[in-house]
Amino acid sequence: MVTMRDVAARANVSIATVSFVLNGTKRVAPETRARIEAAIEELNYRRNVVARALASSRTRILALLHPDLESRANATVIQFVMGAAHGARERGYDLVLWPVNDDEQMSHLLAGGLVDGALLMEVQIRDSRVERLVASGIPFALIGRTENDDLPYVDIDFAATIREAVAHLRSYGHERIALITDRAKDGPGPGRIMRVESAYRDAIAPLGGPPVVIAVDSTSAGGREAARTLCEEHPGCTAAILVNEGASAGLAKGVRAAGRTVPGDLSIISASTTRELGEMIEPELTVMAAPAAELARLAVDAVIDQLEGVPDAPPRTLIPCTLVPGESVGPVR
Amino acid sequence: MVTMRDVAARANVSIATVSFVLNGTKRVAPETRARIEAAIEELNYRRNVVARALASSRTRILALLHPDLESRANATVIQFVMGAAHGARERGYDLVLWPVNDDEQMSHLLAGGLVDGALLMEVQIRDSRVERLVASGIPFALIGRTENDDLPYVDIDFAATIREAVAHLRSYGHERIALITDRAKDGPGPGRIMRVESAYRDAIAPLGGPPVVIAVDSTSAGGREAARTLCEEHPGCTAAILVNEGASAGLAKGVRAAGRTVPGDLSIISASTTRELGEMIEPELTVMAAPAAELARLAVDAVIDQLEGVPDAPPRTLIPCTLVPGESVGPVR
DNA sequence: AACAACAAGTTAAGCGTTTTGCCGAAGGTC
DNA sequence: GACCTTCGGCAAAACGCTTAACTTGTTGTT
Repeated sequence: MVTMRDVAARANVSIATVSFVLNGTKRVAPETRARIEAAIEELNYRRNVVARALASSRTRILALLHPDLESRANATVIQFVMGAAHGARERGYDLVLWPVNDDEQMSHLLAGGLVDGALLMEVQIRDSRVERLVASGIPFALIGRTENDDLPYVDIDFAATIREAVAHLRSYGHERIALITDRAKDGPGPGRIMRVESAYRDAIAPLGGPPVVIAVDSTSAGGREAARTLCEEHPGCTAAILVNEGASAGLAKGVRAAGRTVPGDLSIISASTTRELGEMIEPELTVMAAPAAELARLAVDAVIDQLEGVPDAPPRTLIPCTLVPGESVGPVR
Repeated sequence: MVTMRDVAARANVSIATVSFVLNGTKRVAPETRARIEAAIEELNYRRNVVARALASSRTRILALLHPDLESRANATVIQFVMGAAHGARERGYDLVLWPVNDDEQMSHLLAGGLVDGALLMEVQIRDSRVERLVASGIPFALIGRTENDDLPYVDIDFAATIREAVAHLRSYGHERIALITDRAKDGPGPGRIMRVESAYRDAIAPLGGPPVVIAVDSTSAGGREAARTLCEEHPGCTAAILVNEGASAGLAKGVRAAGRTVPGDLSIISASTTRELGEMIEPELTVMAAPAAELARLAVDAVIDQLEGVPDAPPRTLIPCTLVPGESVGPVR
């Protein structure tokens, strides 16, 4: 292995000078710099990131803390993960994946000193992991929000998203609009659901009708269940907004299985998902695409800004989903 | 930060002894051990992984090298990624995500000494990244195979998968079976496609009919294109095997758009994808689920076994997809 | 001419572990 | 009693880098 010592010897300088050139931390005479750069080139030297980390006590590694996503792995998740990896790399950081289900284990990992910062996914309103994270003293960003809005977070702007979905449906004449959410225990969690629900209630308030909220599992079966409930118990509804990625396909199927058509009898918007998902379904679903990659980058940037002491970096950001029209929204009959 | 020095002081031993207890590398008298363990507990000490890595020249970090997956992010990919993260964690390793599109950058990263081993995703038959990887001297496992079958790899057993798909269709009386593959440039690559095609030819040879192979983009549009081609140019085909996750939904839609029914006029099996995908589509697709998580674990284990010198670990493994019957396969009319 | 200020390097002390080699005491063997 | 092992433990040298403090010239100011 070629070390800084070798480079220094070849360029006839001390290793400190090599370090200064490499990091740009102190000025070095042009010709000396050139000699060093030549030596680096000739020896094909790369500085050892582990030694650097130990000496500078900065590993330049970020952790992505996430619950077990092996099972309910939706398309948004991978966009998020990849977005974070890219964002980190672009700023010279590495991203490690830390599946954690257990707070104790999480604290252990954080105490190991491997990472400089962390992103916490799938945050719940009350989340003991957040307390651990705060206690660890490591800079972080939350994906989603807790009770305490003062912590750095990024999140989907559900209020704006739902507002836009409702507006879109209203522009087609819909006035009885149902909301279908997630009831899964390990799902997006009560925090998100609460926010979505209250945004929904606010948005449909001007319409005067009673709110219709149906919570089902985030599966195809859940979607079909929602369809049944909707058709049988709320036949007056002419449109539905889904905030339940996994149930989207099931809803469309279930509605048709009940002898109704989409969008003839029921218009559907699936919020907080991907355009690809919309395309898969028959009819092609109108979708509000989740800004997963953008959120991930923002979160990464927020953490790195904290680490690098960027002054007043904006750590609290909300981004709405973007409407991708499909064929599942039509005029009310 | 509490270090080994603190623990040693408190337990009245040298730091070497603490290290021996922590790693179990040398015997230590029971009462000394107890004193040390007590001190660790009381001080809530965790050993610094960076210092450990530098001293032992083993970082216990694995890299997951993958091309840019931000765009075509399918469900299989995330299962793979999460499976790898879990597998690594269970053996005390960390997994870093390394999006690499450029060989040069990859070599740089590998030379940094951050990782002990690597997994390379989306391997092509001829893959310059593999050469770089071999040149780096770092233990690795490939996901997919190159020309050179001697390198450690894990892969889907396409031959067995296709055989089983054909057998399943034949059991329903089908004899004219088409294959729909991927033509995307950044897709699974010619290696995989070639293998799939030849497995297909072998499997349908006993049927006597001409092989029908259609390559389309891995998108809904691609699927519809395949449907058109199939209906117009190969009306004799009564069944199709897809090895193109993204096109699955489009195929089903396209077939119905052409006025034909699934499985009445055309039976469909989508191979190398997830059960969840099958559930989304109408009708519920019969699927051959890719063993993504298992493959990831195998790959991780293979690399770690190499690192830890496990004798004759089996580095070359193929696993077939498993059949998940849906409603898209029926008897031939 | 005296002194400050600065530029360009060097020296050396860490960073928190692992690991080799060494030492003294206790026990065994003849 | 002399000798050899084994056991339990310690001291200290790495590992490859960063960085504070220091040295030595050079330039500028008055």
